[in-house]
Amino acid sequence: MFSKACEYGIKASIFIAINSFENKRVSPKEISEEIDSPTAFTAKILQALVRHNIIDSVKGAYGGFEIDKKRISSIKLSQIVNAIDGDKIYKGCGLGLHTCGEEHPCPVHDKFKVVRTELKDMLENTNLEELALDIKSGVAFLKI
Amino acid sequence: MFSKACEYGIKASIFIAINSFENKRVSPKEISEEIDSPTAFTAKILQALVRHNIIDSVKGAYGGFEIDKKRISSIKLSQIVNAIDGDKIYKGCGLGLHTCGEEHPCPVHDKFKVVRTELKDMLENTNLEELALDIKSGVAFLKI
DNA sequence: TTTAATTAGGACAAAATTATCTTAATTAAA
DNA sequence: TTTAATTAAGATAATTTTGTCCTAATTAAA
Ligand code: SF4
Ligand code: SF4
Repeated sequence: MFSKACEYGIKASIFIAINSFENKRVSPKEISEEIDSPTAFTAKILQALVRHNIIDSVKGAYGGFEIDKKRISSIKLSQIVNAIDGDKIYKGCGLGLHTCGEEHPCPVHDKFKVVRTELKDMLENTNLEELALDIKSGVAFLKI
Repeated sequence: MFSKACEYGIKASIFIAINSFENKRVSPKEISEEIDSPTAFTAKILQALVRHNIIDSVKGAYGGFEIDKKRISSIKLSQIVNAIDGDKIYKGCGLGLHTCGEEHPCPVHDKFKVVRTELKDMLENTNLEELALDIKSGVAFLKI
């Protein structure tokens, strides 16, 4: 469904959000330990998220990754997915015809677009805050 | 969403079904031309579909790939997907935790399972016959 | 039975994704 | 200003996926 990079990106963002609520910055090492991902690879993904203005980085002593508290509730899952996997999950799908769409559909188009639309809506209507709260409350987990 | 191999497998199965309705066997070359896929790679996928008893192969002169006409309407999209991509699309999903499920969900589980279930139901309720008919009637396309 | 046609299978190659390592650039604190 | 801490970036490697090629096995027809 999503690439590994995207999975790590989502989990990392959630962990950063949790810590940002407590005014703490976190390092790639802490993040990768918490979300059970390879550290250096995770660091690359964090760079991409910074470039896409989803998270912020502060270099130097006492630096790390953070998200402005006020923005956490406005960051949608779709932004993270889009930053890392691009828009193929919304556009190219099903049988991956080069030219697809209503006028030139592949055989599964009608059935597929229902699912795709639901996925899109879900990603666009889920924000980082609610995901972070589920972790804090112990309702959901980031690893194992 | 699906692997390339799976996309090719679905399209190939549809093309074989169309021809089987007319009692024609088709070769990997014809198939790959019709679905715009690499021939040798497609041949590998056809082998896998044969091993999974989704399509049949006949060697020698006038041989090729076919599907028993009577079975076409009973072959579900889910069988093809499962034969090539396995069950990860139903089981592992979302954030890909090693141990997932209701008792140990990842943060997106509740939202994700709705989409996943819908995808599963769609795949299990779509059969090769209806897809083949859409191609024959010119409503849908296999390439470009 | 021989032959030609055809799928099956294995070895190999290319490309994409995932992962690691080293060094550079930056920055806050001392 | 110097230093230590930290992210950024680039080079490289491992793995997986995708794709190619050659030969073997099978089989129907001649
Ligand atoms: S025709 Fe529809 S289902 Fe098929 S690849 Fe295009 S957008 Fe996806
Ligand atoms: S917890 Fe649910 S959504 Fe998350 S990986 Fe497991 S099955 Fe998928």
